[in-house]
Amino acid sequence: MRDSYDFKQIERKWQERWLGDNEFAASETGGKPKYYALEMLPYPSGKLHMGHVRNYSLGDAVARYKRMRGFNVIHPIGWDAFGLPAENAAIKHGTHPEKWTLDNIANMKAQCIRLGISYDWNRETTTCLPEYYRWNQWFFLRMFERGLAYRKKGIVNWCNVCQTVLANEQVENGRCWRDESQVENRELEQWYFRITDYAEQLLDDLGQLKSWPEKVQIMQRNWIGRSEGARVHFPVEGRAEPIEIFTTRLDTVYGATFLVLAPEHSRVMEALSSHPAKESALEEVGRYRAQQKMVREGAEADKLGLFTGSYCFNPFTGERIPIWIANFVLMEYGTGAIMAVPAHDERDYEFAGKYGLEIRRVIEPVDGSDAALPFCQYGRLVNSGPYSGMESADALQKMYSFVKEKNLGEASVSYRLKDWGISRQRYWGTPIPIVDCLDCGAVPVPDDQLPVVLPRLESIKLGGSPLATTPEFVDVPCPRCRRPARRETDTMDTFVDSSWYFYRYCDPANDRMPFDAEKVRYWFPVDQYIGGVEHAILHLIYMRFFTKVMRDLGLVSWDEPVSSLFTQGMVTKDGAKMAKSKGNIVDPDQLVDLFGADTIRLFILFAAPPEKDLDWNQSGVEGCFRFLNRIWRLFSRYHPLFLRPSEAVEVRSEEDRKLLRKLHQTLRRVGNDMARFHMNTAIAAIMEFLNSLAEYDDRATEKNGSLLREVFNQTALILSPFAPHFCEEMWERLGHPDRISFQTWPEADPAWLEEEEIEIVVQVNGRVRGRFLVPAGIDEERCRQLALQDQRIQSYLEGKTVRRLVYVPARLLNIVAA
RNA sequence: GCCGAAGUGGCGGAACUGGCAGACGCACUGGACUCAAAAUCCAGCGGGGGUCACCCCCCGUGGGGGUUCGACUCCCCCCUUCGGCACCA
Repeated sequence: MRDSYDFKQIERKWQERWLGDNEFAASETGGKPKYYALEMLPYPSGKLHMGHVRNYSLGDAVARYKRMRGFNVIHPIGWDAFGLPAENAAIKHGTHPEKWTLDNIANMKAQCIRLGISYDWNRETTTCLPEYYRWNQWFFLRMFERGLAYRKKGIVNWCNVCQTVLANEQVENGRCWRDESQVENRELEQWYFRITDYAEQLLDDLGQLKSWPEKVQIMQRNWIGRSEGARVHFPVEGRAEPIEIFTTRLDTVYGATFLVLAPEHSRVMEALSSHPAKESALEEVGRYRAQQKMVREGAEADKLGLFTGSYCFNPFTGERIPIWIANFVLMEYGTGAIMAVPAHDERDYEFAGKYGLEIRRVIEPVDGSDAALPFCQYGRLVNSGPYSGMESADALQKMYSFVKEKNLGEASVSYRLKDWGISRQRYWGTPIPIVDCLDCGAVPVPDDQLPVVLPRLESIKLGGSPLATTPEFVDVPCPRCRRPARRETDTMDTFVDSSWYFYRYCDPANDRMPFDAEKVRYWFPVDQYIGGVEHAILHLIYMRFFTKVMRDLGLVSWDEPVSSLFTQGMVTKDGAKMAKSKGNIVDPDQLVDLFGADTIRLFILFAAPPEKDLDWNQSGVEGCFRFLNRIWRLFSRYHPLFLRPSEAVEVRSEEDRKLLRKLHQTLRRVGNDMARFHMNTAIAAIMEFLNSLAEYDDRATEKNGSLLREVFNQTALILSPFAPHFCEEMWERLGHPDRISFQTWPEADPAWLEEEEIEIVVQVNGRVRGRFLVPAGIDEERCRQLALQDQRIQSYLEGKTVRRLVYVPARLLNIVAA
């Protein structure tokens, strides 16, 4: 690595200039079109990891490229600064979460600067500061006023490691998304955001997200889980109130031979009242309830149930059917009660088989074939009274009408999506701005008393909500009646913070409102959002929800905040996710020390297409380092030649011509690749160009200073989004007084794109049999003559007659012969 | 089980709408420079074969079929890997 360019000195120099002159500060002025480049804000865990470096290198390449394309670019960054790790670190090491967090931020900010990312640091936002989180509280109050924030008691996901509740989106396969420990269920009173009110819009507006990855849209669609069906009343024997069930297969109702309640259903007690062994039955139901969600909701879980002793009536057949309780019916979905049609539902079939319940076929395949039970597809109805003979789709419509007419229920839609539980029983988060008063109930803290500031605790203990044991925080007068009351001691899920931070970037210092509507109107929507796909159904759905609420509050005028989303792949080492526990962490600081930021950025963009996983490979990094050094060496060697005042590019030799043509071809390729987000091939094209330059260096007898100057000007320009320090330095040494960061992206000159001679491939029956160098403007006729006269081609045609000729201009001629 | 993505040299990966498969980089091999090494530069580098110097032929993009003058690319079936969801009525 001897004789390398002095990246340390160069990178420091340009970082100081960019920062000192605040060169990337954005403002709403100027006639240029705006461009909002955004990367997911990091959690300040202490150090940047390679995933961050990849995220920001990508985002910065986009920001710098767009700036050069004439856009007024905003490229902000901030810190997702509330959260458990800070609190856990505080418990472990006795520091305060705030100190821990702010120290980490300082460190990571320095790392970002060392990477040369072109952020507008004036807009830096830190979510754990009262200036930010007061607006979380403000949004909460607005939602509370509209019934979109509410408190209810229910079964929640409890993580024992985190010592707090988790939202559904934060539980993956029954495990905590953070620490992968088993999640338990507990019954707790919690605050929720009524995201289900927006289920339909969240689904419909996916249609507006044309530049979002298909994959993310599908994940969100599945998560929302819309199903069309009907709610139908089943009259209960000896009771006035019917039980309401939800079904998507009303066409199978004639085969409903029993009804099943979820163990948590409100009618369980009533139904069991006629049970001969009521006590033991209740115990059994209690066991179902106590089953951990993970176990109970797993598809392989045993289906357990019991007959209540009560009966209801199938509203279509009038038949008396038994009411059961079973663990496989979930209270949270639909109405918590189902009609069981064992012949046409796998779960009901299994259950009926186990408990000896009647299985009655009411659907046949349309082709009349004899399908085995359970038959779960649509088909033709049989044994279904007046509906027999109809096909499912038809029968469904008629049955919906019947149900509606007879006041037995109605067509209805159910969603898998549940309300967003935002309460967290921890300290390091936004206090929920509610005071509980014995007389007034849950009273919102008035706007003019915001923020409810998180008290500074001297020591934090694990277990129990830390704020609950802090009397000076808890004991407050009721804002309404002034009598002694208790402050809410839960804090908000940190996903609340990240649901709107990118609005705050547009107006980070506003102390009257979360942001100024005009400023946001100028910058929004986010043009390009870049981050990991792991937030597909977490942050990326919450954020969409928040925007819709903000729209309904009259704060913004659009449905969706982000027009284009890009999800980058992971950075792995030897194929495995980098993790401290695996000891395979690659440290960005060390790499920057060794090779400089430009090399690291270049490699991380070059080594794999951005959407795919990238396996870290040190020799690859060295390759990129070599690439920059090769440019530098040639540049330094040629420097005396092009120091002369700017002069028109002269083309003096065939070598000159070749090089200039390659240059323009490269400009075109890099431009196209950037537009397609293919940074890896853009960089490959520049490397290829360097090879042409080396060839020129080798072959050209006379080196043309005016041409080489042009070559380095353009190379610096197109390489600058990837290796900005390096290119600023070259640009300055090329004699330009201004920054390369704000130059115009070069366009290829069409006159130089065309080759004078092209190679035409000649195939015989689809196999390549010859190549000919021909003048670029050649026509089919000339080409045909040339090919058919060729001895080799003739040898392949011997004894055959030419049947057909396929000619692709400037590419190939295929002779079909037999 | 359902949904989705992807399978190309020793490795990471190219090939925009069907038209020269393997760009670019890594690793490796040989050569130049050097007392030597490193660095650098030049050249080679899918497999097999041929009166393998020049040159030429055959096979080859997970497997099998198909469409087409022509398929990594389009269609059907299968295999493998990864990701998401998973008793949601």
